[in-house]
Amino acid sequence: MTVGQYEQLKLENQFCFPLYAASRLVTRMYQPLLDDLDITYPQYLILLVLWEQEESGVMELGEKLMLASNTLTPLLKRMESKGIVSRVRSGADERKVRISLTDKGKEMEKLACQIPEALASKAGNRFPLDRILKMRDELNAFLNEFKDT
Amino acid sequence: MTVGQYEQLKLENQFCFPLYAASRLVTRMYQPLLDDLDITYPQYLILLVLWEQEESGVMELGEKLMLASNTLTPLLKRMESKGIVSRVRSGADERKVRISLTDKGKEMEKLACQIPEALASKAGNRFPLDRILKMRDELNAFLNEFKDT
DNA sequence: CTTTTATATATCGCGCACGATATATTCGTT
DNA sequence: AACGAATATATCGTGCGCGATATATAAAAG
Repeated sequence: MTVGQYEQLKLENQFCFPLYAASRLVTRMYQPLLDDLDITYPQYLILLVLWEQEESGVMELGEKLMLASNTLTPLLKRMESKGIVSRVRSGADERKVRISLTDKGKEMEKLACQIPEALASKAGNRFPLDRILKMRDELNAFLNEFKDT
Repeated sequence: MTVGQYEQLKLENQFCFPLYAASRLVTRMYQPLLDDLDITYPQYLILLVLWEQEESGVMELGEKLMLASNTLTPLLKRMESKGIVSRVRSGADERKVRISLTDKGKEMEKLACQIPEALASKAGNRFPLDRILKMRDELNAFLNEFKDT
């Protein structure tokens, strides 16, 4: 059974919409937990990277999070003004800015490590975790295929 | 094999990040096609609803797109100023605003009905369509489970 | 050594998202 | 009829995302 051209324009037949809505929904699920840390969701993503590797350039962050300097620079400046990260021009190459965690930023990992569990238990009661993990893997595969486009 | 608390904070182990990144990526894939219609991606979503049902209140749009009036009102005003939709206070209930398509808005469906195919062919060469559809269904199931939270 | 070219970050403007709140209208109760 | 609660939309402020562009430094070419 084929689907007509106009049928394909129905909201429920789109891939884009559930992706968009689910992304916003999940961000909202994180919000109360991130409020305790006084950070936003994109700021949390930055921290996830820096907790793994302690220091990074702006572009390197951008590659991992698929964000460009026009988003990252203001974001990182807000985090700097909160005392979470430091931004220092590299001595070796004055074009680069080294982003690293302050002590406060490092400390926050201890609080944050409860977040994944809190969410998993909140969500896992209503939607099986294995299906979440399967979606995650499929989305990562999708990203890998199209990230350079 | 269990995953430690800090392991769970790795970017690649998150569900939230690929969702967030894929949503932005797909929006970017739509962009050049939507540019031809001179609309943004959220504006396209509004049109998807109105092409299905011709008229709607703001709240009804909000339920379908999971957006509130603080996002929709400015969005709809921008679409009104472009001549795509009309916004009229309901006579029966002066609180309500009836959103409907202008002739221009209706015409745009004919151009838009090529968009799903264009994307499917662009994406389908690199990522099997059945896996996209499976993700779509899973995301919709996820949304249904959590949309009221 | 100078001129081009590339690289890294920053700036600007606009359109979302969304929490908090305001305004206007209708409904329900007394 | 009067008034408090509920409903529908709008307003405001902040923080993203991102296209376009600017600035500054470094590398490459001549």
